[in-house]
Amino acid sequence: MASEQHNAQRRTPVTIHDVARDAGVSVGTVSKALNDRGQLRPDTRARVRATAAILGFLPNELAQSLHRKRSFTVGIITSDRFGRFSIPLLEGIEDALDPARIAVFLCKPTDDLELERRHVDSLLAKRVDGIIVTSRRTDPRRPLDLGGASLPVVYAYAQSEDPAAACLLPDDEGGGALAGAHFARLGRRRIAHITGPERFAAVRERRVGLARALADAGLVLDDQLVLSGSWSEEWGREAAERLLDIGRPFDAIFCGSDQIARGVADTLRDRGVHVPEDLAIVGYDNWEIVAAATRPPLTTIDPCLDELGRLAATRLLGMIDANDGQRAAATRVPCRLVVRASCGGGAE
Amino acid sequence: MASEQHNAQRRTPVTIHDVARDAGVSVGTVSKALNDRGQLRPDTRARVRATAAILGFLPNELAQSLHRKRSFTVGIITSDRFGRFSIPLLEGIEDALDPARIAVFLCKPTDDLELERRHVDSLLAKRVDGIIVTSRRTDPRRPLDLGGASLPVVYAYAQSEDPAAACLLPDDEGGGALAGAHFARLGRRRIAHITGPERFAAVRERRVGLARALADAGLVLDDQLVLSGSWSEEWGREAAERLLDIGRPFDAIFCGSDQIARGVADTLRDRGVHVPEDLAIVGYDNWEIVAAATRPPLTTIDPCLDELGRLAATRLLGMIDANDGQRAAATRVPCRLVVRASCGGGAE
DNA sequence: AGCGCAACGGAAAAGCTTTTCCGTACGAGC
DNA sequence: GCTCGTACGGAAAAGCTTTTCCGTTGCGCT
Repeated sequence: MASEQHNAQRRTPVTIHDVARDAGVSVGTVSKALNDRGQLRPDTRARVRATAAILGFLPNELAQSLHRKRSFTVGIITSDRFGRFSIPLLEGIEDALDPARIAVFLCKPTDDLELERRHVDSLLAKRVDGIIVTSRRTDPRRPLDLGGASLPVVYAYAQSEDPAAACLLPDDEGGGALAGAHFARLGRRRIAHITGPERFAAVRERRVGLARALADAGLVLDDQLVLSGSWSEEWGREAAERLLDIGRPFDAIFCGSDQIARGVADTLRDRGVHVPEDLAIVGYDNWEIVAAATRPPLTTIDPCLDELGRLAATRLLGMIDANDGQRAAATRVPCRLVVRASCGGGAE
Repeated sequence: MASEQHNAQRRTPVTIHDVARDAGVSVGTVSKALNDRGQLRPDTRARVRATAAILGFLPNELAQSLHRKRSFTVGIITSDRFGRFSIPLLEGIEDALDPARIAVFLCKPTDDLELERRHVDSLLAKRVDGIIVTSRRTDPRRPLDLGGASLPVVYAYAQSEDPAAACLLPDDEGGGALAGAHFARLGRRRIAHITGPERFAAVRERRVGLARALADAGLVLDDQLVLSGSWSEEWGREAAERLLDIGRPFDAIFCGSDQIARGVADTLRDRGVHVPEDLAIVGYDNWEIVAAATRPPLTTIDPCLDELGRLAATRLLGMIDANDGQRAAATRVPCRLVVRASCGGGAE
């Protein structure tokens, strides 16, 4: 007698047939009642609904999707490990997808193309309605190999070598310009730039933007004051030392990341240089946890990755609904200047 | 004539029927050929396989799942925003699920119970095989409301009020003990503790562990040297100041997070206190990017969240396969001491 | 040459929902 | 009172795969 409840057998979910039986109608009628279609007497509709509620009926979306030829799911593939960039991106994506009642398959990050291929196959087999590709670098990558299938694909914080692909990218040049203009506005004249590896497109673009904004203000970017290294705090410290030691005057530093800026700020502090009085600093990323904890808190460029994610998802939804091919183009999402204390003059 | 290719019509995926037609066999035969079942002549099998490959046939998993009553997907629900903790957890989970060919539905984080309910319904409707609940706090939370359904659920870095639930938690007490033992081994006698808000279970447990390890070494934890505050770098700086000012001697500080430790280290540096010579520091979290950039790099406790994620996923797989109810219990996953430079004596 | 068995492959049902197409029954109008 | 129209709800097909159950073919043996 104990054996019945001993094995907490998993209950099989209630189906539309169960509801039909209990409500004394046919399954078709249940479907109509629940989906507000067909011609049903109000009381029939109500009765069916009540029965469904009592039974806790949840339509099997597998069956629904099979029928509708639309799964209401999308896949996210990332060619790099989860990280600081993926998070706000993911948030933005989910933000836009949630109201559309679309669920997200997350694929384990990999930059192995063979593995990526397998992930794509797996998503295809699940009949996702679309795929979002994200990365940690904005440099062009090989287009996603759909292996003959045709399906909307959006690259978010990633770029495909295929010029016709839908890509959403942060406006790195604009970000650089934002920093340059901010310095100029505050009366800084000689701007240094400590940034990441030259091979990153973002590094080159931000520098271009910075130079452009300075030029617009009648200033020039001194190549001697541009130092490319890695993305680390360590590099920020080292580069700051170097900058101080070459003895060329400068009154502001634009940093390629908040981490670099953090390193820079620490070194300046050690060396008795006052920020922002002697030197203004602008960081990049608006990585709250770093930017806010730095002394002084960092004025920085926010690439608005959450917004980028939202836009990417919205774009994907558009492509799914339109059922048209990838009429597309790369789009740059504007950055935002976040003013804290590291440049002084918070008042815009 | 242009209109045919004008609208890049989405191709409808190739089905098993297409393969059957092209291979000149029935759909049943195709299924058998592809799945290695039934009695088929080797050449038939090969021919079908070749046809399938040419056509790029990918079985519709929706239909498969419908039939098998098993979707090979699991849902992840998190009651807190994506963050530093979710990332390694997710990595671990995917690590364990990927080889089992199980895909993950990621739900937008929320701590709104009503919204959570909706997410669960959505997962249930998708007939996920199980659910993993994660959080950012290890304090007990209300059990996930499955609304009558029965389905394996595992709590990872989260705890259910239901004592029978399967919970995987970091061994915070053990983590505290690890720090205490490390200090004792290095000959430190008077240990301070700067930690997060008292209301966190983790804070209380780590403290207990610390005290226990000290007691084991014949030392006592001086309550005057225990400071609870927030999890921020700012608090680390402030608490370090206070500690230095009260004038009670101490030769080591156990910090509740690497961020706190970072703040502490910065303040000590400002005040001319040498680490590790004058004072040893142990952090918590092994948040690489912070711990490694601190001067000196932080010796810290790694809660091994990736391992925890792996274990959680493995546990869930077990529950799914076993088809038994939640025969479960809370499990503590051991932490790991990561030695860098902030305590000196790297040699174990 | 005929019988039986093994090997092979086809037909059909099941899994669950939606939707189209019909049939029935009722009310209204003549 | 009869017919037509409409409102309601049922039956069945479609969507795609797997699996069970059978039927057929061909071979070997006598």
